[in-house]
Order: sequence, then structure tokens, then C-alpha cells
Amino acid sequence: MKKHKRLERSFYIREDVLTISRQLLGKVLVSNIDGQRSAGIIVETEAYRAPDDKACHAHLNRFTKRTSTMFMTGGHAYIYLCYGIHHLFNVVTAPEGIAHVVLIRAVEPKENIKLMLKRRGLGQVKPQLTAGPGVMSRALGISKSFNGIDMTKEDAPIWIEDQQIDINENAIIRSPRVGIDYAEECALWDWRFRIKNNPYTSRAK
DNA sequence: CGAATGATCGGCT
DNA sequence: GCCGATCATTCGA
Repeated sequence: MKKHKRLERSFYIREDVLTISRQLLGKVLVSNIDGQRSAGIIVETEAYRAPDDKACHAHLNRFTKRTSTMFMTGGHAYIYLCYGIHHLFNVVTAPEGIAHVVLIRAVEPKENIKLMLKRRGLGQVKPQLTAGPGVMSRALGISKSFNGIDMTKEDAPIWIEDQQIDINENAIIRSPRVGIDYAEECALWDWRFRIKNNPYTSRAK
């Protein structure tokens, strides 16, 4: 089997966060936790961009202990607890000091599906295995204990690979982000990217 | 120190 | 379609 190399720093800092959100579709999110590898193809993302984006935790560059991760250089992982239950996984982009991140909302199971099913407590494969930011993290074993890790380091337990999976531009749907009605006019921005007709995308607004 | 608030999910009606 | 779970984080007193 061909050995795939994890994405390097340059991927995360060369382009704007919106471009990177689109480019991440078709890339492969891999975790190697407790000696067990599992992976999924990214099929849905959302961009969050300080300081102008009201939906971003770092709106107006608000700097707190939690948001400090978002200001790290591209390639780090920003993971936080949502609704007291779900660990949401984000990729930090842009150079240090700029809080731009991409929320990975859904993946298509690819590797070690058996382990994913076990982590989710499911008996058979169905979209709800990984279709949604909370359940996706759960399936891959991602938790906030990995917040702030540098995914470009060779020994990082979570990373993203380019496995040359081609996503046609026509197969990408842009639409408003989900669950951020409080963000007023920013809630209308088409900053959600997903692959058309893929059953493993999270449910619509 | 207390209270409010979610970038969600799954179960129930 | 609606609603409650559940807790880290944030902000104000």
C-alpha cells in the first residue's frame, strides 16, 4: 500500500481559510489513538474567521484561555466541548496570531470501521456513525484532551493526509453554516462546504 | 461565586 | 418537529 504523507505546514498557512475549507474536502482525517488507527474522508467543513465573524469564538480577536489555541499557527488542532457533551474538532489555519479555523463537520468512514462502530456503540454502518461534528469525533476517538496539538509533527496522534481523492468542483455545495442563528448577518454567509449527494454529511439546518 | 450559554445529538411525540 | 441532557467556559457581581 502506498504510504501517504500527512499534510505539511504550508498547506495550512498559504491559502485563505475559505479556500482551505474547500480543499479539505476529500482529504483524509486520521487518528492513531491507543495504538489503533482509524480514518475517514472529509465530506463537510465550515470556516470560522476572526475578527469579523460573529460566529467565531475569537470574534473581535477575543483572546481567552480557550480561544488561545485558535491563534496558533496553521496545522494545530482546536478541540472544544460543545453543549457539555460533544467534542468538536477544528483545524487551525493561517500564520500565528490570526484566528482562522475550519470545523470538520463530517467524514465518510474509511479505515477501521469496526473500531468506529465500537466507539459509537452501533451494531451496523449507517450515516449516523460519522455524519455530524460531535459523532464524527466520537467515532475517531477525538476528545478535547488533544486540543492544541501540532498535527504536522510526525508523532502527533491526529493528522490529515492527501490520498489523491479527487473532488470535482461541481460536486461541492456551498451553503450557510449550521446552528449559529445568534450570529446575525454572519449566519447567512455561505461558509459551509459539503460534497453533493454524500450520505455522510450532517443533517441540514 | 453564581448564572447563562452554546459551532449537537438522539429520543420521544 | 420538538426538547432535554450536560458541563466547560465566560462574564458580571
